[in-house]
Amino acid sequence: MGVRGMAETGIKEVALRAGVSVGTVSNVLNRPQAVSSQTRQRVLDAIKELGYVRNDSARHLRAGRSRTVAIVVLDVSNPFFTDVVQGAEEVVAQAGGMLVVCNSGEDPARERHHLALLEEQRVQGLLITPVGAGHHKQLERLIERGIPVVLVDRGSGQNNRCSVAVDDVLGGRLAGQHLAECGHRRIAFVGGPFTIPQVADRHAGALAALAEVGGIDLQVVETASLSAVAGREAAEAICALPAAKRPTAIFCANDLLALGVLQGLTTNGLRVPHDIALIGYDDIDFAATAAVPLTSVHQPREQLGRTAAQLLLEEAEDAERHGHRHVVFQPHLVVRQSTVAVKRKASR
Amino acid sequence: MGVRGMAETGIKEVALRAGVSVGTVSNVLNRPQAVSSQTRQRVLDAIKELGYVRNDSARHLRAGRSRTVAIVVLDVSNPFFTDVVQGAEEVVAQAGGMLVVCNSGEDPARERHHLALLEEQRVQGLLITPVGAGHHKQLERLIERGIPVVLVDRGSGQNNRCSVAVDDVLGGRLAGQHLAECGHRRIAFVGGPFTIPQVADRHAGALAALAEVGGIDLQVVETASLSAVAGREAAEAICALPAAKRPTAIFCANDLLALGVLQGLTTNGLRVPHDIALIGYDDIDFAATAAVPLTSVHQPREQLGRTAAQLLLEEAEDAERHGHRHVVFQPHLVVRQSTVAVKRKASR
DNA sequence: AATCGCCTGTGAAACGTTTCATCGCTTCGC
DNA sequence: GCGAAGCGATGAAACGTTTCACAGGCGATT
Repeated sequence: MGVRGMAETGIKEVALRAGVSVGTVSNVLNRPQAVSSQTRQRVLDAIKELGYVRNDSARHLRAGRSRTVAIVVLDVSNPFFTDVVQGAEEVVAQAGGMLVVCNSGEDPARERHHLALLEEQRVQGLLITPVGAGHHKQLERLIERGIPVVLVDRGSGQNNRCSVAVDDVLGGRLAGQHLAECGHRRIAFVGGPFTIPQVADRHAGALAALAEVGGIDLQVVETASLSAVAGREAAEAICALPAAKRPTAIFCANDLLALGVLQGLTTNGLRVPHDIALIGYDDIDFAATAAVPLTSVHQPREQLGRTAAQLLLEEAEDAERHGHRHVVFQPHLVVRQSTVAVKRKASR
Repeated sequence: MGVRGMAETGIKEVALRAGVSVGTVSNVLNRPQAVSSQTRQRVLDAIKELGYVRNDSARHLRAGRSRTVAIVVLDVSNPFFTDVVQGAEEVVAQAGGMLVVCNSGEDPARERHHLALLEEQRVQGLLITPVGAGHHKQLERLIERGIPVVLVDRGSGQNNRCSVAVDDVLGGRLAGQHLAECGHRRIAFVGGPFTIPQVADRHAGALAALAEVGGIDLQVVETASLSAVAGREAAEAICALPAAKRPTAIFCANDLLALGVLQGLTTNGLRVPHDIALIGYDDIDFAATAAVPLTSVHQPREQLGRTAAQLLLEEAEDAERHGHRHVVFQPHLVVRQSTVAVKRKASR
């Protein structure tokens, strides 16, 4: 029992036990209807008795194609990505496949390493939010090799792959409009680095919306990352401003940042939304459960993942008939108490 | 280019191009020192020119052993688990391997499905927080088959596998002691379902600590899950109590719950910690960034993952010499404002 | 009665590696 | 000048599947 080096019990042993050929065993596994119910039962019994488990490596070596799909995300700790993952997983699992999650942590080296291994594994396909702009050689190689790639949360002008994304300019615009409508005239944008397309787009959207209204000042507080810690630092900087120059509203490039800002403001005795209104982006679950529930721009995160996986599987199934598509979802605004104070228990 | 069905460029083509045998190419890849630097260079050139990428399936079929490690977690959305994953990934990546993350979502069926696929893949090893008690046949089978399994965040009496966990009874005790020392005499425990070992242990620990002090009432508010939503519901129930019966402190079985409770209390006009003190468990990052920073029982999450991965790799390297171990970490208390009000800007 | 087609089942080839016994050649020691 | 030893490279076997051309058996159609 459990002796090291013991021969794997393979299809061959099963065949021997059931008194059939290996081909028949394979048929039982892959096209059960092609074998008489009698022998089929005999084979199944043998499989159970021997505790046989199919060897995926051999199967895929022969088939030349795997049933696993990989998703490479920028940050597994960010609830935005975990939700995208859940959406993708749902679709892949339903198709009988397996989704493996890889974390690049925004580090190009780790991303390269993962991609190299995934290429060696000949994965069925790849969902990825690339660290950089996403034009690197490695991705091109995968595509040339015939491995479908879908860009997630990154628009793409390229025509050799699909992409799914959310309109970040529109999202920024929604946020800007909302703050303008609330009467704010001095607003800060907190986010960075601006090399991240999402950050730049959200800022551009807000800027455009405010320009249409006119007479509104949008100052930028650039951060080094999109984390809560960075948010707290930004809040400190803002609190240090003389009250007359201090913005009356803050638009954060994502919710982690907004949560940090919220804490920073509270620590410094500023109340949200009374003293400063605050709006985030992503509408992660923690936005709603924050002590001051956060107004945020909602992105269909699970759907992003689902759609990406669907496009991928479609291409994997039949690359000939598949036409590459670029799906862009619309975000929408979710208004909560961080921008609009509620009358406490007034209605009851 | 990119024509479907085109033959893979394999080790054979490389050998042809470099004018050597396949064995030599393999040697260049696996023991470079065993081949003259001259031929080695020729082979490497050929590899680059042809864009050759090793086929992992074939490699593992031959080797009988894979370089991927899998981790199956209960909930990828829970920051506790994402941190454990990061710790494990760090160790596995350093060893040149690859960590794949699978999500069971607390669903036994999904867990079974994942385990079945992982078994077919002959993964090098498995880190898992099982959905149930963790005695199922499937895990035993993997172990019999010679695949190392390490239980994560679940103690284990079994002697055929390693486990890493944190002492939940001690954690509960720390929380109970702290609240008692703060002078609370009417305390509520919010958590559930009690079939989850962690929940039961944390409650038991708190109970024991309070019994030692004596004269303290610990009522239980059982929840259906460990989510923020469940926490809000529990808070509603508590707020509905007459003030005289209402607890003056709440111990939540994890931070998600505590964040929900915090929001629920705030919504109902109760201030934390002035009206009710609140303590969570896990010390996830969001605990510190909540508007009222949460006192919480800290668990060494990344280290949990790192240690689990190390034990696994050790066993995978040399199963003979490996002795199974059960590592138990000690949690510690992190006191923040949710249990102890700070004098606002008093010291400056 | 010969032929055809269908249904089951067979056995060998192939997938791309790694490993290992072997071989030719050079160098060394005596 | 001859055997031993060492070095580099070779080629075939093996890993466990899937696939495919084919064979045998049998009932139905001419």
